Parts: sequence; structure tokens; C-alpha cells
Amino acid sequence: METLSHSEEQVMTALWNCGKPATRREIAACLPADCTWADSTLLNFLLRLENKHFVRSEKQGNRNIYTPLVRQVTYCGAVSAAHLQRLYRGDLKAMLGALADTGRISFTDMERLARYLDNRAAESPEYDYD
Amino acid sequence: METLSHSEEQVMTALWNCGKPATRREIAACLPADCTWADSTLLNFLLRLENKHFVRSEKQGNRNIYTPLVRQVTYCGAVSAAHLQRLYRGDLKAMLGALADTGRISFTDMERLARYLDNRAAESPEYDYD
DNA sequence: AAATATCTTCCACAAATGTAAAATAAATAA
DNA sequence: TTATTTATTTTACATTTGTGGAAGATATTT
Repeated sequence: METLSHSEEQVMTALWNCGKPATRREIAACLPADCTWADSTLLNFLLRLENKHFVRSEKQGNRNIYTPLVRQVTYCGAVSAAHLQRLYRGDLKAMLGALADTGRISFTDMERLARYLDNRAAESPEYDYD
Repeated sequence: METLSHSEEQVMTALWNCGKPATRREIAACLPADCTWADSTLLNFLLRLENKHFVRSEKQGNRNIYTPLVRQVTYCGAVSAAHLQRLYRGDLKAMLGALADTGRISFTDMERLARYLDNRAAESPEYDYD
């Protein structure tokens, strides 16, 4: 999958958060507060996203409607897998370890996470018999 | 923490893998096979890493010995925390969810991970009484 | 219809990144 | 001690990224 720059990713996130195809204005409204970009800046990122086939735009009068072409979970899954690969040779435990060792997740977090995983595992589709 | 580009990160990883202060040659030997860089390329990345205070270099005759100034776990923890923040608003469960939903971790992986977390939680320093 | 406001596209430019040739310095061999 | 090899530093350049002005459309108001 084609990779996105930090800004491009922020724009995609805003568009995903819109929940439906959106205009440049609506996307801007979903952007985090610290993105005080000029209109042309945002539009430029949207252009670049279009070239990377992450969005499609169709003209409606004089404005564009942007539609995401990649689902958020697809993108996030791919990026996280790459992250894991790059930093931990794909070993998720190593990542959890680094987070714990640097005080970013606590004992309680780990317990909760373990419960969450147990639950997810329990309802995993691999266990639907019929 | 200052951020690293992908190439710079690869160099740091190689240096960390050396396990001790290393020369450019030794670092090159620890690099993944697909990094077929010219010497000056690698040296340039080391220069940039020095400017970012990720390594220190001291001259030994005509060659340099490079020493990491940032521990791998420190860097990885910071980068992973940022990753989590950017893509999942800091919600680790959301990340696990995305990995599971895109077929990157299986039922078995989740179970194993849950066990791992239980163990880590059990021996968490927060539970050392005296 | 003319003036005005909106929107988008194009162009521009600085900074960061990937990459390496050319220049330089130090060590070694002849 | 002069050549030769080995390292490093300097310089350079293309591409990507962050950012926005200017120019060109389209719509709206007077």
C-alpha cells in the first residue's frame, strides 16, 4: 500500500471521521484544532491523496465532494503491521514490552488488555461451528 | 524526542544490534541486506544522527567509532506511543482490533498475548512489597 | 450584467530526505 | 618517501513534504 505523509494522514483521518463523502469545508471542520491551514494547503493535500488513490473527487457545481477509497481499518492495519515489522521484527509482545518498560502502559492496562484479548479470542470467527 | 527518518532509523537499529560502539564498517555489516548504500551515504546518515544527538562519534586514528546516545527501548517506546496516538487516539485495543480485523493476528496470537500480559502484570514492579 | 464572494487549480519555494561523487585526510605498502 | 588504499567530510542534486500566493472558474448579490 502506498504510504502517506503525516499531513496527508491527518486529512484522511478527518475525512474518515466525517463518516460520509464530504466537501473541503466539512473535512476542514473535522481537522484537529492545530491544523490552521490555508484553503489551498488542504486542497493540495487532497490533490495528492487523489493521486495516491486514497480519495476520489467529483465536482458538484464549483465544489468538490471527496470520497475515501481506502477504509480506515485497512489503512491502520497496514501501517501498524509495518510499524511492528520495522521496530520489533513483527513481534507484538516486544512492542507491548517497550510500552510497559517506558511507563506508557501500566499493570492495570495490561490486565485489562489481557481480558479484552480473551474476549475477542472467545468470539473469534474461527470458533463458529455449524 | 527528535524524530528519525526511515533511513536514519535503519542505521540506528543496526548500531543498536551491534551491541557496542561500532565503526562504520561494523554498522554496515548489521544493516539489512537491501541497504546497498555507498559508504558516503551511510556516513551521511551517521552525521545527521549525530546532529540529532542520537549518536556520538569519536575519532580513532582515521576512523570513527559511533556510540548510541539513546536506548533502543526509549526510542521504540516513544515512537510506538506516538503511533498509537496518531492512529488510534492512544487506544491500544483499537490497534489490536485493526490488526485482528485485517487478518494480521490470529485467535492463537491473541490468546498467547493475553497470557504474556498476565505474566508481565503478575511480575510488575508495582507489586513488589517489602 | 457587473461586481463580489467562493472554490479550485497551478505554480512556487523552503525544508527534509535519499543518495552519492568529489575533495580531503590519515594509514599502509612499496 | 612516494604511491596506494582506506576513511571521512564536503558538496551537490533529485524527490518528497509542508505551505501558501496568484490565477482561473463558478456562483451569488446588487
